[in-house]
Amino acid sequence: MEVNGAEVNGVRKRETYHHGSLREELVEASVRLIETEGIGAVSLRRVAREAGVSPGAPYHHFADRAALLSAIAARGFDLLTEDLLGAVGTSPGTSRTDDVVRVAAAYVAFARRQPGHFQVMFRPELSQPEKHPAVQEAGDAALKVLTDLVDRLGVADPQAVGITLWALGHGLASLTLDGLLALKAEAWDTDPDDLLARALGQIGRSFDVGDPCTAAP
Amino acid sequence: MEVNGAEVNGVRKRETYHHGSLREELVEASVRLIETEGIGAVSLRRVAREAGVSPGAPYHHFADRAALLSAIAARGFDLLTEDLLGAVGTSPGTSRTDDVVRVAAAYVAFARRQPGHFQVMFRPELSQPEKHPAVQEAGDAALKVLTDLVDRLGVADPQAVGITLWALGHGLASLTLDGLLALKAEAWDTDPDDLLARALGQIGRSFDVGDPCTAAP
DNA sequence: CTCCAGTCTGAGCGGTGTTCAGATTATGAA
DNA sequence: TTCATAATCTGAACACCGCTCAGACTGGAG
Repeated sequence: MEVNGAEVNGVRKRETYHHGSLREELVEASVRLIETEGIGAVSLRRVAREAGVSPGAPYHHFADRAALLSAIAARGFDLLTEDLLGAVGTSPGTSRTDDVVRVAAAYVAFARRQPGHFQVMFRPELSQPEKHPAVQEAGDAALKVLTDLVDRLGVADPQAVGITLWALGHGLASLTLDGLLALKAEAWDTDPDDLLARALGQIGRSFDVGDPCTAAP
Repeated sequence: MEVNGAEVNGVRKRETYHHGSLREELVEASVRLIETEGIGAVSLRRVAREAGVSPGAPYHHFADRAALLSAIAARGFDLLTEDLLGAVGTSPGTSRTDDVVRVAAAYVAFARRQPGHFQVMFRPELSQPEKHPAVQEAGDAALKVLTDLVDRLGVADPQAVGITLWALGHGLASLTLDGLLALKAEAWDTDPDDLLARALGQIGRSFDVGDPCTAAP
């Protein structure tokens, strides 16, 4: 960023009255705050301070706090969709079930790489999707990558398998981000990344079912 | 409830100076508030008002807001453990994989029956488990039901399967509670409960793997 | 009965979301 | 170019929040 303004005595100062790109900077400052101090630290006043702007300024770009968080959530779903699309479709020689594992792994990897976005994406009480339909649309697009993949899998009940895959990726990502997986790995005296990899491998084997005994080796 | 005091003009009045069972009533009022107005409505002041007590009173029972939410989370894990234990072990004639489906179903059912508790249980930034180890212990006890079940399943990698089962139950519960499952069911023009049941059935079939071709019919 | 520890009150501090009148600046039409 | 209008930003204001604390109250041990 640094479009306009400089750090002076811990407070940002601007030369111009108008900020120039306040909307983007508010989003970036929020994501940064979530990652470093947790979502509780994200207040519009704090974010405004971070951007070197008065407490009322953000309200010209976001109707309220929920609108800011909604924007972050929607952007997060867009990024997730990109990642999921990148995971499927590549490596054309591999099987569909490998795609499933790659997609699940991409889901978890996204949560770890963009924790700031992820922590807001599945908090309806924060982002209020009923007031901000863009979040729902972006979320649907991400889910569509999963359902499309499952459709091509040729299973008996694509809807059920799609939901299952989603739940699996989401649950794994949540447990990872909440530190519960790392906690369990410590209790079991094993490496968290290894445990995660083994769980993902388990998913692949699980999704071979349907007609498991006729599957090619 | 109604141990002491009565609703007068929208505000609770007490006859005695001491409340009698303030701690319990604060917890119950909080859970009620989460279920009706969302977790954002739970402030110590509001909960105190709800119990007909001054703003400072709760601090004699809970060190801070996180301590109150921790108590709710810990209680929630206890209830979840009970439910999971009830799901496994019953119906002695059925198979282990049936147990898996029943446990996963119990997990989701718990989230739907106790949404107030569930919404707090997996929010480390709210309940601050590092400051309140009781939450972690209660959570470990719940997870142990899953890992014990998986151990008796005789799979190759019990840890990975245990994590997978946890993630699946948790993901399914989260998506259900966030309304995303219902949303998807509407888009697919199907019944949410039916979709959930089908996904749970999918889980059962998935967990038959390990050596699926040698499994007894 | 006395005393004390635990409970509750109510004021107070700094921070928060949100609103609003007014100051400042960008934009585009004449 | 000029100039009106729209967009942006300021800073004060209100109500609410978490949390602290001195003091009022009371149940129960001795």
